[in-house]
Amino acid sequence: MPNNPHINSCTVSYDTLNCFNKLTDEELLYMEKNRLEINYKEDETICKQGTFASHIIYICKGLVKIYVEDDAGSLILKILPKGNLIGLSALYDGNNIFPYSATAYQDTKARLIDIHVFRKLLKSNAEFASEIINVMCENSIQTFGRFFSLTQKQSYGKLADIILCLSDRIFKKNEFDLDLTRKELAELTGMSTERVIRMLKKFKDDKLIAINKKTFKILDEEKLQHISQYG
Amino acid sequence: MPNNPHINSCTVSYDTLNCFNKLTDEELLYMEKNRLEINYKEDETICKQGTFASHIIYICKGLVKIYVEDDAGSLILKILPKGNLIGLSALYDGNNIFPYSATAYQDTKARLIDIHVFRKLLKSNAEFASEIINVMCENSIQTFGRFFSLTQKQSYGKLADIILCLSDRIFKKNEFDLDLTRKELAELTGMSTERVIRMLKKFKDDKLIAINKKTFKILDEEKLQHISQYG
DNA sequence: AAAAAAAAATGACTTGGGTCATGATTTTTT
DNA sequence: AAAAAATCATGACCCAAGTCATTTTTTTTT
Repeated sequence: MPNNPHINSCTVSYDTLNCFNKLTDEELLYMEKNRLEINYKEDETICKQGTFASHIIYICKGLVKIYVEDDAGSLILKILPKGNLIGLSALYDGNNIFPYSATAYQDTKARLIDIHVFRKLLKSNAEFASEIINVMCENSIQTFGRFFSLTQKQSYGKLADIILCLSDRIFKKNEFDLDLTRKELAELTGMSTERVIRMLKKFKDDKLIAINKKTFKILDEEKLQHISQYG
Repeated sequence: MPNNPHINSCTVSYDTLNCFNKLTDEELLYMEKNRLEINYKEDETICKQGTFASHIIYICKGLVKIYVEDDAGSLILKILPKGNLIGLSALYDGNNIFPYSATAYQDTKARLIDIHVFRKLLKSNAEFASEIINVMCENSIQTFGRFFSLTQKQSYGKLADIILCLSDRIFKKNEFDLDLTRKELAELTGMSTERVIRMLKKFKDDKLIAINKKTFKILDEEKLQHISQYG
């Protein structure tokens, strides 16, 4: 994985807005004319697994959870900050169905681009399509990382992983206000809430992190990296 | 997930050879001139995680295991029969590195397409790029399914899942010669070999499957489906 | 500011599935 | 066809992580 010494479950950093630079003025105008801008409140559903994907969704602001559900359980595939697209997986011909649900962790602003328009642009502008392929590559590599992390690492490794991910990729600081509950953090690591609480205490006792109310601070990034990799 | 009542870890069915129909004669010729045909023996490495991806690999014949490795362990991302492409994830600009390894489960014949040629075709032919996007969509949905299966289902569900996958998608019959060892089957389900052996016995005792040497036969597909979904 | 509700914490107990040891088969090598 | 090496199979034991019950703290509502 690029720039990363080991496999982790980080989200992507790429801002997909760049893709749209490849469109001609005419195409941009065409797209602009066929898009909506929508605001979602915290916990609101942005798209629902199994429903018809009428739009590709660009996240302008906020933080979104992408997950799949079934009788067997529920799995968070990724969390996406602004600059990402939701629904690319629904693009393929003959499908048009969201393979996952998305809900807003925070108040979120999104642009909805008509999927037919999007597909038309792909079919007419190879440069644009190439950029979307880039994005999809990054997405898939990121999914592999999270897949690996959740299936191969032990609990401490998974937790260290997600904390580093939040710090490095989502909030981009060592100290950040985590407005996720312990329960949400547990969901994100695929573990029970109690387990996460106990581990956070351990990390605190070991001076790897400091927690003050909702404020997380990473004290020993190196050690966390090590735990993420070997623990 | 299309045509599927519940999430599973099946491989894709799409034959990517279709993509190349979108190329002009000239482009096809250009590609043909820049490809190699290589045979791999069982267990041979086709590509290695972390190495430079000089080619996109089309599987003409055989069966391939795609996996990632790290200090923390090893994870099979997917198994690919003929008609699939290896290395699409390495396409994105600035990367060019295989994010996974591939080895042949059986003797395999592959066509290696120069990655620069491939990328050039993507940038010049939007129809072709669109088809590749289709393939990538299917791939990502399939990965989500396997991700879900391995993280959310219990052992019997995972095993039922993989047996159905082999039957429905790989061998396309109810009865097939499985030239995978119990150990490989265990790897594929992310469990210990002993666990798999015990579960197979249970499935046999319960008359869900019959095993004669290497020949597997599915006796009660419906029940297996049920176990895959709820078990 | 009091009451209600939600979230965080902690201890006790359970369990799914891994590990290890050993023996029986099957496959491969010589 | 005998020997060696894998693989398959089974029992005994263990442990990481889940579940459940209860208490404390924080947040939200009235």
